Amino acid sequence: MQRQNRLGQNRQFSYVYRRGKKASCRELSLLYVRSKEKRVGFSVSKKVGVAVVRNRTKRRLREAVRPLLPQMKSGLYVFVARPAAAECSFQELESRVKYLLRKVESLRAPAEEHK
RNA sequence: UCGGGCGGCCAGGCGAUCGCGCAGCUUUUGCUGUGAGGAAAGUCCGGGCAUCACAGGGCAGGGUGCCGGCUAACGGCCGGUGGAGGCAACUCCAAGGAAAGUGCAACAGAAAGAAACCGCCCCAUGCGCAAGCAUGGAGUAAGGAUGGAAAGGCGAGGUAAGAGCUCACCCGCGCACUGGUGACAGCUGCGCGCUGUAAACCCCACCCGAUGCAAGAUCCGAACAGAAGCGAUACGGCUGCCCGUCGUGCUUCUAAAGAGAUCGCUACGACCGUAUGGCAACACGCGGCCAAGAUAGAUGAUCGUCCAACGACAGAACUCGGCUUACGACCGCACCGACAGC
RNA sequence: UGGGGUAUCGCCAAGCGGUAAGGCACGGGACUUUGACUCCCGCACUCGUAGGUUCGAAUCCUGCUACCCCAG
Repeated sequence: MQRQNRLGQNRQFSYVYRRGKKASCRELSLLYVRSKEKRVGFSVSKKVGVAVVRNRTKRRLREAVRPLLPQMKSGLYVFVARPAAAECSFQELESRVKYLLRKVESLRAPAEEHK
């Protein structure tokens, strides 16, 4: 994922936490704010597990979001992992991510997207 | 063969597609190289480095604690001494001082540093034919009961009964002697017989300035205004207190208070081989080989294949030496024990 | 990254070397026509865990584990 598509700075995260629309399932939460830019951030707290588990969860989330990036509407996204996410396989996470993106209605139909 | 003891090594490999951090080259798009650990962990010690303070001293405070060596240093390592465990190989040990002083030792028990409850023995008086009993006095630590611990152990002599009271042997402590750098060991001589606890206070010896890379340095931008008070005191630093010393004008109110960038940032210390010294830790010489450096934080996804196995424990954040803890598999030993065979 | 604290019954907790207080809750009984109140009785063999010191450890020492808090 390119740096321009990442969410940096704590203040950007706080902004999304304050203004964002929220969608949740058992493993993940998603916060979304409309914006000109398209940036994605990930938050995995210590409740999820030790450093190895947190890093793995974050990597899997990044990898799950990356192919969907062109189809997503521009805006600021924050994915928050909940403790159940540590047990998930990559495929499960991928389907959860898609589900949440549809829930906030930010995922365009793949047909609309033209490279 | 089984069970143990000690030591060592590895940390999934290869290929394909997509993707990430850093560096270089290109230039606007890619290419090449490279990219977590033995514990990166816990943060329990000790160095480096940085800032502040250096005129130090005293009292507090903290740490270490058998001896010798190694090390930049250590609470680490090596080799010994003593003790404990084990049939053994071997392993483990905060292992100075209880005769400087204070405290504590519940319950039990007569008594917990000095002791007479029962008992034993003697004397006197009374009763009784006697055996003996009662009362009083004196002696006694051999026996009883309690306890974690009861005043060195055991045997003999001795005695009214007893007692290191005396003697032999053993144990322990101190001094002298011998060996050893030393802890200590040895045996002889002399003297003595002292409860335990210092991971209770404490004493003795040695060591310790504070804070930590979010340390700290540089740059850009913004701001840099006003009022009052104090005046040789005030404030701040030197871990706490006292002395002392150093620095600065200081303090309060109102107003304004910000987001960054760069450096620090990783290659000069590990590792491998080898010569020399040393039992060893280690020292020293020569040769070789190593290049993560992010700043919401880089290693993943899918497939194939080897494989018993998705692989165990687990993710760098200034850095190094240790310690501790977590954990998968493998190998070696002219190391030990048991059983069987030759 | 650095620093500090806590862990004792189901819950809140006292205890600081000598047999683990107390309250709530819970169980049984009494009182009452019944319930509540009240009264009586009961309720901690590993004091988070593993070792050590001591005659004796929840307490002292050491190593772990979990949780909470503070600074930036």
